[in-house]
Amino acid sequence: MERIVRKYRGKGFKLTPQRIAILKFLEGNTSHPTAEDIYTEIKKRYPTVSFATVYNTVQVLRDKGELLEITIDPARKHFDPNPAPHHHIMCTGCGRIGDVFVDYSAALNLPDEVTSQFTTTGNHIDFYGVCNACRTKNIN
Amino acid sequence: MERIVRKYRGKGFKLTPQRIAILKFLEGNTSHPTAEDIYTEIKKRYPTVSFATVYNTVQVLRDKGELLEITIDPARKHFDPNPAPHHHIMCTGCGRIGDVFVDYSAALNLPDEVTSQFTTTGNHIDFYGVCNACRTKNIN
DNA sequence: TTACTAACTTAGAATAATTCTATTATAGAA
DNA sequence: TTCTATAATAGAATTATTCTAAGTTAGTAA
Ligand SMILES: [Mn+2]
Ligand SMILES: [Mn+2]
Ligand SMILES: [Zn+2]
Ligand SMILES: [Zn+2]
Repeated sequence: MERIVRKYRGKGFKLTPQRIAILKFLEGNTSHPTAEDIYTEIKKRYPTVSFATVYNTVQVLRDKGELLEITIDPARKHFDPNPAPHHHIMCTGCGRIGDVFVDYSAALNLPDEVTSQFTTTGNHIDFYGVCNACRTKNIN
Repeated sequence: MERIVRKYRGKGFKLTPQRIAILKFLEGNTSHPTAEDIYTEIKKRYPTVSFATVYNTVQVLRDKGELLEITIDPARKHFDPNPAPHHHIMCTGCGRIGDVFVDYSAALNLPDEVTSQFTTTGNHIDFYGVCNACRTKNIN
């Protein structure tokens, strides 16, 4: 089949129909879905799919570095099929999560009291804000 | 009694013994405890204290702007009695969370494709790293 | 002081996200 | 085609957090 199958074939990763459906759903998806979002979508074509399959698949993808786990939402995890380092902005009204493709690393110098305690390996910025739809709604 | 009681008296906030114990535990605490950490500590003096009291109290403090909820750890929430804007660094080995008291806001300019979609209200940076204790341990 | 009551505490149930387990099925290799 | 390691599934288990209903109390005001 298509690109996705080519991309994952022969990587010690069995390409089952459920996995292909999950990979297709995630491919290029910038909505930062939750496990339930993925489950609900895959269930349309595979009505017997289980949450375990969703969680197992995202875990494998995470271990392969193909997917990131986003912690910006205190209520649940969101997943991001774009493993390139980037940041996020969440609407405090509706929870929508947008991408911020800027590398701020050069500006994020840590003070000595931190560098003396930690060897830094990465960073991720959570921005908070209000999306246009929610702002419009609140102008009652 | 002491500072804490003075600070919270007469703010539409009943000062029960359990709450005073929680406030005392949190006062100046930079360990970013979880609800369970707080519960375990308070239980020493109040063996019948419940998780509901811990969660209710941190929720009230959060609503009053006296406490922050930290999302850096995907497994559970951590609480921070320092409501001043600051950032965090978590050790990927042991989970220890340290403070980063630097305001990077001036450097965190967002691109137009984001500002056209969101009105930004805040930011929080998660730094990741390895603490000295864990680094030493890994030099086997 | 005393009495009152809104606010609080508690045990335990409920909910919700995530993980685990045992069984059955199958992708991919030989 | 056969084989087997790996995966899918249903459902139970676990864990974090919230809710509920009943009893208690801090703080107010007479
Ligand atoms: Mn993203
Ligand atoms: Mn802090
Ligand atoms: Zn919104
Ligand atoms: Zn550590």
